[in-house]
Amino acid sequence: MNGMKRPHPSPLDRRSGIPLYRQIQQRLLEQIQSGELRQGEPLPSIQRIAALMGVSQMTVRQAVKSLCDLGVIYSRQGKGTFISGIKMERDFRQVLSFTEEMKVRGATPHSEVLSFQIQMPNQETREALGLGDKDKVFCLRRVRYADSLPMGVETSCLPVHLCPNLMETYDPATSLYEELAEQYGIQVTVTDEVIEVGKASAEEARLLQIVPKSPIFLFTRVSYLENGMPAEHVKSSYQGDRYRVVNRLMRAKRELAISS
Amino acid sequence: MNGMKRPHPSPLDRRSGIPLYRQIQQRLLEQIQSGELRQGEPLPSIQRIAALMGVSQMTVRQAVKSLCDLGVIYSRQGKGTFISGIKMERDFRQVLSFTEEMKVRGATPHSEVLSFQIQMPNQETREALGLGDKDKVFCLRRVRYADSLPMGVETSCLPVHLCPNLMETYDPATSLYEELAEQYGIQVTVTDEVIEVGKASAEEARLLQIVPKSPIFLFTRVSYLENGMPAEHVKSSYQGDRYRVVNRLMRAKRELAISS
DNA sequence: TAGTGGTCTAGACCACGGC
DNA sequence: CCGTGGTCTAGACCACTAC
Repeated sequence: MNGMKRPHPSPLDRRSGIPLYRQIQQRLLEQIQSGELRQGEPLPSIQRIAALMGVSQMTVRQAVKSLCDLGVIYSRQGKGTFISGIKMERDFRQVLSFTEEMKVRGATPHSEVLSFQIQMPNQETREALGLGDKDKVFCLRRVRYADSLPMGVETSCLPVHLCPNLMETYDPATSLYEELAEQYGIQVTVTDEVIEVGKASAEEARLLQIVPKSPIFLFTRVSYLENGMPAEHVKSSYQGDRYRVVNRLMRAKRELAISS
Repeated sequence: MNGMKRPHPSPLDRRSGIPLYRQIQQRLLEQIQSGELRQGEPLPSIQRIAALMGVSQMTVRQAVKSLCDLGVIYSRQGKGTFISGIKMERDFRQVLSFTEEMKVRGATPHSEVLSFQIQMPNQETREALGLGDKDKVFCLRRVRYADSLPMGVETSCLPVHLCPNLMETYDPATSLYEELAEQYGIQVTVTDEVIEVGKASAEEARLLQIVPKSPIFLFTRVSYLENGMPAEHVKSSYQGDRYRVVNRLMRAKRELAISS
């Protein structure tokens, strides 16, 4: 099935319910990742793909555009579309819960719950979540472990009105994001994050089993739902010896004037 | 000009050379950012916008899609398209040079050049840049200042074959990225970055005017051109007191199966 | 049933690159 | 000149939501 250029690939499935452009997208991606198409080489032209697949050019463009956005190919007007050779890694950071992040890294996560209660938010949390004077929050403080090694201390606050029965239904040793998705249909889509460095306090050192004043990461995160509502405010300390942050930064396609 | 809903907006300019979908995109964005449309409110339907603007639905969809990708609006099949309320900030991290980053933050950057020479790369750099045994690199070591305060020490290596005349044409106290863009037409589009924490060495402490063993950021970056060619390997140390990292993470639209 | 967004078509014209 | 990608049209049908 692999390796040979097929002048007549198996036809697309028009009854599968999967949009044609997704099927095309998927095929192109497989050809790229399998090495059938190599870095710098051109894709067949859009016209050619359209004829080959038996779809209109617009449909092919939709597929090609999405792969351009991912960075795996790039188009040059008048020349063609080329394989970028930029790899799609799995481990660049997305909006991920600790649980998801550790699984992606191949480690086994677990948590030790230090406290879990409903309380009044402090001012920083109230402002971050846009709460009123009387709004309360769930506050969950945990030590996070990867393969039984303590990685960080994390304090997470959520508005009570977002998930009113959390105290009854949620086992705080498990993944919070899974609970939110399954019980409340809540999906975090954006997280704003500030990373700073600091020294471990006596308490942090004890919980993380490191020497006091060791360098640590300090994270401050605010997560938002699709409609822009703030859903979670997190402050956490991760130890510097065992934790690292891996980012992929893309040059913004400055298509839009951003008026201050 | 502002605040009133106009049933008949000024027509699009079909002769400007600016694509219609960009003009629509820009208008919608202005209406959102000006507060004319508020968080949670629906946009006019795509049919309505198309009729209003005198363009086809596909053109409107192209504009709407791009704003969805940015996260400022979101669409729900059968219901409509809504304002997310998620702000487009200017200061989330992109692929930015130190110079660009500081200007965005409103600070004045400058650099003290510690060394600038052609040399053999160490093994880490050779591997990061995919170089052969005989390939040499430009190596530029600088202290970076913001408003005359030392922020970090940065060592940047570039393959000689990428920009062969750099030693002659480039003033190493200025922006490297600007030089690459202007003299060689080179554009960095992707940067992979690893962030770790550490303690300032004696030399770092001296250069950064901080006490030794202060917590610092350690960055390792590899930047790529659009065609996937590695262009730069950077190791840098930024002091923890004055530097912070601000990220916006988006939940990946897992439209694509990632094999392996 | 009516309105919405999502997909798709079969063309068209343009701008650009290379020959 | 031709082939390329980029934009655009005027429809079509579908799936979904709300009433």
